[in-house]
Amino acid sequence: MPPTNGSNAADRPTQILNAAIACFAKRGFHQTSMHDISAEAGISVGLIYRYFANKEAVIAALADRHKREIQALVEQARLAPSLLEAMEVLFTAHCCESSPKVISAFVVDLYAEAARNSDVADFVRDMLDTLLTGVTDLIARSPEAAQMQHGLEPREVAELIFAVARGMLMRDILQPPQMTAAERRTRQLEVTRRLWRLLFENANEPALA
Amino acid sequence: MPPTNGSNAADRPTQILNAAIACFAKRGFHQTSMHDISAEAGISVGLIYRYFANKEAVIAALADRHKREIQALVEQARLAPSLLEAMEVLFTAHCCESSPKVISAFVVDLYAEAARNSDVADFVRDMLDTLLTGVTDLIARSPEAAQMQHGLEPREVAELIFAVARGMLMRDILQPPQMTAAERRTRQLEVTRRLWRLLFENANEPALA
Amino acid sequence: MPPTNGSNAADRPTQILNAAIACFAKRGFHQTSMHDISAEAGISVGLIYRYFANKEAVIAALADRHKREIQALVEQARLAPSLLEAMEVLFTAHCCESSPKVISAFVVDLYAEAARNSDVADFVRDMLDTLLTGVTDLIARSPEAAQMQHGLEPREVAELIFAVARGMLMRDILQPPQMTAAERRTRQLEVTRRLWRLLFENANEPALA
Amino acid sequence: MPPTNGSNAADRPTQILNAAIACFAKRGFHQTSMHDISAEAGISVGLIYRYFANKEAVIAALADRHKREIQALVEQARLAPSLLEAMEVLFTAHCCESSPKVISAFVVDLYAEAARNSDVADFVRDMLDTLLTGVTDLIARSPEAAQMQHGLEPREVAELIFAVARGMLMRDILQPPQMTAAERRTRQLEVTRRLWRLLFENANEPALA
DNA sequence: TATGAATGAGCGTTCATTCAT
DNA sequence: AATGAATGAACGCTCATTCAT
Repeated sequence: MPPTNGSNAADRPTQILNAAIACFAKRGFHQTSMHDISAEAGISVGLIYRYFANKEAVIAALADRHKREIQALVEQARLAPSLLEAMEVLFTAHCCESSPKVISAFVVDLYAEAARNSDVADFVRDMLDTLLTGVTDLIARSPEAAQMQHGLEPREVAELIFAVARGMLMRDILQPPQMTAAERRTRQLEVTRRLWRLLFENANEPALA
Repeated sequence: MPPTNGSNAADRPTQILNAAIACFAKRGFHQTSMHDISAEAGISVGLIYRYFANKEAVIAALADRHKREIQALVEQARLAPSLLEAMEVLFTAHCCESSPKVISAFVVDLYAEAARNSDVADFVRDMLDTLLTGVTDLIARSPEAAQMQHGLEPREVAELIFAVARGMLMRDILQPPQMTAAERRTRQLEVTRRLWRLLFENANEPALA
Repeated sequence: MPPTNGSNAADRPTQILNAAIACFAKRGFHQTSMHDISAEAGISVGLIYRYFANKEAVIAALADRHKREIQALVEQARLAPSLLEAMEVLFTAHCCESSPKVISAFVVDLYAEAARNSDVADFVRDMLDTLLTGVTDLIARSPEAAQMQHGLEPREVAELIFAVARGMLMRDILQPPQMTAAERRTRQLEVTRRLWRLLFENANEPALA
Repeated sequence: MPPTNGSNAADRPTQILNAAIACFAKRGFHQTSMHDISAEAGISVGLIYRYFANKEAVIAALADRHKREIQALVEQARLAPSLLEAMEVLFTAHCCESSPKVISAFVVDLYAEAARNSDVADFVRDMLDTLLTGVTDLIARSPEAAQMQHGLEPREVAELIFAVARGMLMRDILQPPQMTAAERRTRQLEVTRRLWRLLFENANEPALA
């Protein structure tokens, strides 16, 4: 009686998407064959086509799911008790072991794909806009924002935060594979706090000194 | 008197690499066929194999060249009259129209490749280390560093700068293709100055006010 | 009281064959998938296999039905008040709009299939023999035959008539699709009468002149 | 030193087309795989694609070649010393053993294809028009035409001749495979002469009687 | 040095057929 | 009687790589 098993035959599309993201993370979109996905999922190739029109549709579905996860992440961040904690939620989501989560390699592949395929570019741009808007709002409404002395608009701060996030996500890729998700998470938290201090605190510290 | 003409038949490897990076930027590593490269270079497929063992070797050679260009960029940045100008050199190198320079899509592809191929990962890590060390040194020796009040070590500042740089490089990919290199460069300069103010100036400005 | 309603669920085989011939006429045997047939019939794929062993069996059953229709056509022609009218019945049967009748594309496909499958060839040969014998008999017993001056045996005349019939059936395929069944029928009648004059009248006409 | 060997590597396109028509005649367009063709030609699959864009292009090239053979046949018929001999040339061309000639099964497949693909239909219609025009002209200029008493226009006679030709070509398919080309040719000549008598002589014979 | 014909494994995709329900 | 999920061999086609010239 496997209830929440992500690979359960009862939800083939999810099972296929989980297998697909595992393969894409390991080998990238274009080096992953439909056979790779079917083998990872433990099903036949033909079965994938019962649920997805073609390989592109698998990628699109995965991108859609990623977008929904991202939106959920923003909602979750909104509930955080402080802006710092909200940022920590957003910044460490991709430091995870398991498949149905945001994975660095997948996102970098998505950007690489966006460089040649304008449909993908539109999609990623839209996804990024959702994130930016969410975080801009988060900042604008936070008490810390009032104390910012660097003169940047909330949107500009959000852009800077996401530039760092993307940059760290790429950095993540270079970590030796034996590094655990926990270690990567720790590293990421350090960066977040460093950025935090820069954006929201350093104008105050002289006052305290 | 070596012929430095990039497209000269006398320097086949360079001619091939120029063709390759043009193709890779347009279509990515794995969607670019050896025929694509030979056609772009105006030579036959077989000739590529006289100079490069296989497709991977072409990518590796291109990565090597990229590394040398990056090193040259650091040297160039070192000669800049101020740290801000040095950063502007480093941050706008990828906003260029033509082939033998840093190209966003190529770099993102390189990171994507690093995610699956540990040789590539080692290479990119090494390249990044070169850059980081160069810039750390640049910061440590700059007069501005003495005035920094945010408590970050020069290496940490360098890491932050490159995180933003990588993040902006990914952002660059999403810009509509009709945006010119000049426009993208302007955008990039804005970010650099914003980051600059954050890292080196904002603690001072209240003092001046 | 057997339900003769062609599309009634109570007569699955007929329903399936009707769907099949519609598909075959539209796309040909080998471009028609079992799914196409099941969709056209509004049933599931599996159900076809309850009534027919495989796709070939569907074709064979359709060929059988076609043979029975052809035999009925010969019987009908036999009842015609004159030989000319009998010929007109035989020659215009394939100029029809709807499914369960003689369809040009299906017959040409059947001959094409006969070229590679000797079972099909035997079947078609047998079907043709039935037709030829029937028409030979028709001619031999007609009053017009006595006046023929071209010296051909009734069987030879029948062969010639069917050669023209097959030839016109192929011609029919080339007609633009917007041509209606009625128009094609008119065209076919012209040919029939022309052939008629040639076979049975032209020796007489000078005498009448 | 194979000089005129139709399968010589020196003329790959011809070699491929010869292999293709052999396969198409044996199995039909849609049951013939590219592998079948490459095996028949004794080359690899990939090589076919050096000379033909895809399977359709192979069929199109074959159709084109067929059209040119047909045109040559009409020219050849024009040179025949009498109209009867011209008709014999036209009617017996498809009774041949070897590949690069008109083959009944191929033509019937072409018509079957024309039924679903309007490009093919246009092509076949054009080919038929060439033939009809050529033969109409042949008839109009022949001395026998003057004596025709059946009242048919040369174009109508030509249409009738080709209807019979197509009909006999379909008949040809049903002949047992052990029947030699020579036997089929003999059969075909009989039909031609029978038709000849009908069209051009029977008005005269009473006069001779 | 340079060509491009040739190979064949592997890709994305389809579909006849089976079978648990 | 009826469904449609599931299989997997086979299709059309591509491309990295080799090699005779």
